Amino acid sequence: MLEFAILGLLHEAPMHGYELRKRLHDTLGMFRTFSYGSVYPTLRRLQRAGLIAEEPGTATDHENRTWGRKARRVYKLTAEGKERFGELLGDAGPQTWDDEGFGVHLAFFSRTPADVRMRILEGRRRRVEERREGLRAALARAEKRIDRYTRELHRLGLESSEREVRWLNELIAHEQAEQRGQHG
Amino acid sequence: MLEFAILGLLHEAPMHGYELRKRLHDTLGMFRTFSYGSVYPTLRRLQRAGLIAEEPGTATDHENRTWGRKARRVYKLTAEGKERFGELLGDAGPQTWDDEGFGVHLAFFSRTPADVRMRILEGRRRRVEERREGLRAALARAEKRIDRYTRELHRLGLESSEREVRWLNELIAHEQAEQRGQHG
DNA sequence: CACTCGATGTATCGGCGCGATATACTTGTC
DNA sequence: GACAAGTATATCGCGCCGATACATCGAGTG
Repeated sequence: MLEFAILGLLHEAPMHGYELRKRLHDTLGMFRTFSYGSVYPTLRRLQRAGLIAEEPGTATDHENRTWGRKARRVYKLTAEGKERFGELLGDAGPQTWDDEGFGVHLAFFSRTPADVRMRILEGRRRRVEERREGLRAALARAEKRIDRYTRELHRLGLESSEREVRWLNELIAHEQAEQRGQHG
Repeated sequence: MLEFAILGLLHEAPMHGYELRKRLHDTLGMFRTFSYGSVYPTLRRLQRAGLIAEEPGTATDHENRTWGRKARRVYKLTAEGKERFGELLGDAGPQTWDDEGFGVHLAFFSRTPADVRMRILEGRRRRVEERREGLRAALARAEKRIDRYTRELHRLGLESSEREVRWLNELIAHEQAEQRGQHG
């Protein structure tokens, strides 16, 4: 997932780890936030895999100066990296439906093909509906057997699931309207 | 976190890994679900640490029969394990405020001391309020600069934060009423 | 002018939890 | 009598986290 996010951000502009993490933090912000302990190792991994490459210093003196012994490492996408990002954009598998994955994918939704967007939104809706039904069942079944606090938590979860389903329905309706608009 | 959950379930009754995972799945269910790949290694870890111990077969033939070559391994809490669970119940640190930790703690809230309950609920509220303000700021700041889909996601997150804060306020009020009731 | 504090910046380490996978027996069903 | 689904334990690689270390820069304070 972090791979996808980094590739997506580097697709816009070359960047170094610290800035990458900052952007991650306030774009995806509040939904999924990655730590430095994830970002730097992932950058190394992506570099080893040939998806990104370290850029030599082309910036101004100020931008490019060394920091003590450790230089700023600016990365850019390679051709393979762009290809990989394209593949990931086209993916609508189960990992795009869960809480962590969905938010990240949504952040790059405007670059996602319309049909893939639909499949992701519908998959997510199915997923949240399952959760909702599970919670409904738990609340109905339990009633007294279960701890007051757990029941409260289930109630909150149920309401939030219902809300998200409505929210997804609106998004899906909007997508459909847009598609009709393009075809008509 | 899994440590806490396992200790809590074993506090009620001795159990084997498979059942532990199943209970985890439908008690915490839909909020936090742990995989077998987490449960079994954690059981080993807890056993090595002396917090739980394998029970010799005291059950009926049916309950205690071997399965192929692998016997069912039933675990129970040791004295240290009970002590450890008590410590964890008394903890109201930051890890009890985040999404993963909060749900698990709430599942054992009826065994949590009233003052600790209050600190956890208030900590959680602070946490969610921060998230809420962050999202409000992002929505106000962005307006047009930001992607439509990201903005929608932020909107959903904002609503859900607002709901949870209200939910927490109700729980907190209820706690306070209970405390007044006991002291009056 | 010196001091300190917070932001900028890279990096590693131990450890938790996940998903995939292997193995094998039991029970229910057509 | 075959076949699926449920019960049960276990391991492996790996993604990501939190803590920690180190070093510099800019701004504000005394």
